[in-house]
Amino acid sequence: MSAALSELEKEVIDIFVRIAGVLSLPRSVGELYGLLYISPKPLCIDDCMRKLKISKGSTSQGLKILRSFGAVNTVYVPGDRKDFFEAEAQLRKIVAGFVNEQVRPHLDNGKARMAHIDQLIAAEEGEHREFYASRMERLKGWQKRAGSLLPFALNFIKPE
Amino acid sequence: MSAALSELEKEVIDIFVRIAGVLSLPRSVGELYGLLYISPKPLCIDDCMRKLKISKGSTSQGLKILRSFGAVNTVYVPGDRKDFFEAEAQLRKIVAGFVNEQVRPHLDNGKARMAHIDQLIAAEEGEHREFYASRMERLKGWQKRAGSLLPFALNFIKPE
DNA sequence: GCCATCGTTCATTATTTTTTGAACAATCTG
DNA sequence: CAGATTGTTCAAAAAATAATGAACGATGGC
Repeated sequence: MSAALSELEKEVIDIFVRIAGVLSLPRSVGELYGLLYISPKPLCIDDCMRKLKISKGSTSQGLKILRSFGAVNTVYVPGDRKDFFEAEAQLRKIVAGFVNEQVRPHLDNGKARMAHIDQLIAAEEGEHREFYASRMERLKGWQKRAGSLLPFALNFIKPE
Repeated sequence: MSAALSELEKEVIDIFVRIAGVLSLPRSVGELYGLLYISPKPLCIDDCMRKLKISKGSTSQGLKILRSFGAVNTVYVPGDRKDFFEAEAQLRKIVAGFVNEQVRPHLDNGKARMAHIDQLIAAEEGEHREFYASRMERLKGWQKRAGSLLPFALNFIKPE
């Protein structure tokens, strides 16, 4: 039950560790999700710790992060005091949660920042003002496209 | 000429530093691109060093990374031995370069890994084989969608 | 060919990020 | 309520990542 990781588990976990890297999430978060993703039944914190050989702190913290964007759900197991966890398998939910929690704040911040830059350029006196303005226009174009790509991508990932 | 950064420069650089963070690139790489992006004329390594107050090593290394996916181009300046650099402003080129250099390798690796997992599951004897297989199917579905989203996104960013 | 200038490399140093584990708070059990 | 059991928090340690700068090689001018 609390044996070492099987070859299969190791490989699956490895995939999610890489994905975590891309998303700038700690390695342990990827490990936890991978373990739960391939687990036929919900696991408790202690199971995770033992199988992944990571500390209780990392486990608790990692599961907290995963819950924060809905990648992991808690499961009630009758007759057990412990919390049990299982991986959310609906990609759409996870992506939506991740975007809302970790991406949107940045995008919003970016917009405010752009507005400030516009002001700076308006106040600019030097010979390069036109150039600056054109660069900013271009930057706004980028932002706009990225922004409109996002909802599209979300829609692309159809409700499973 | 080698004065401190203007408010405008600082703000623009800040934007690209954030973007660098999202892409898991070093801060200095974001700084360099931002500086060049808002610079009306090409800059040499020494200009970059002085304005950003970063070391020669970081500057050289950072520009190398930026060139590797076409975010920065070298410019020939007659009568000067130094190399000069300017930001590539065509988003399409940069994204394409970045995807080819930094993203594709991972995707390819992922595919190989999946194939290996399929083998492991085929060899599986235990009662959970069906479950494992269904999880892998789901994972492949994700991979496929992500894969088909990519070319679409590239196309979405039209040739400026 | 020799000296000066320029860019790169890479071992070391600094910084940032992640993990650890012990202390704590909360909750159940009898 | 006392004693366990469970999960969380957070200061300290460890690990990973990035920056530095001196040494080096390459190139051009004289």
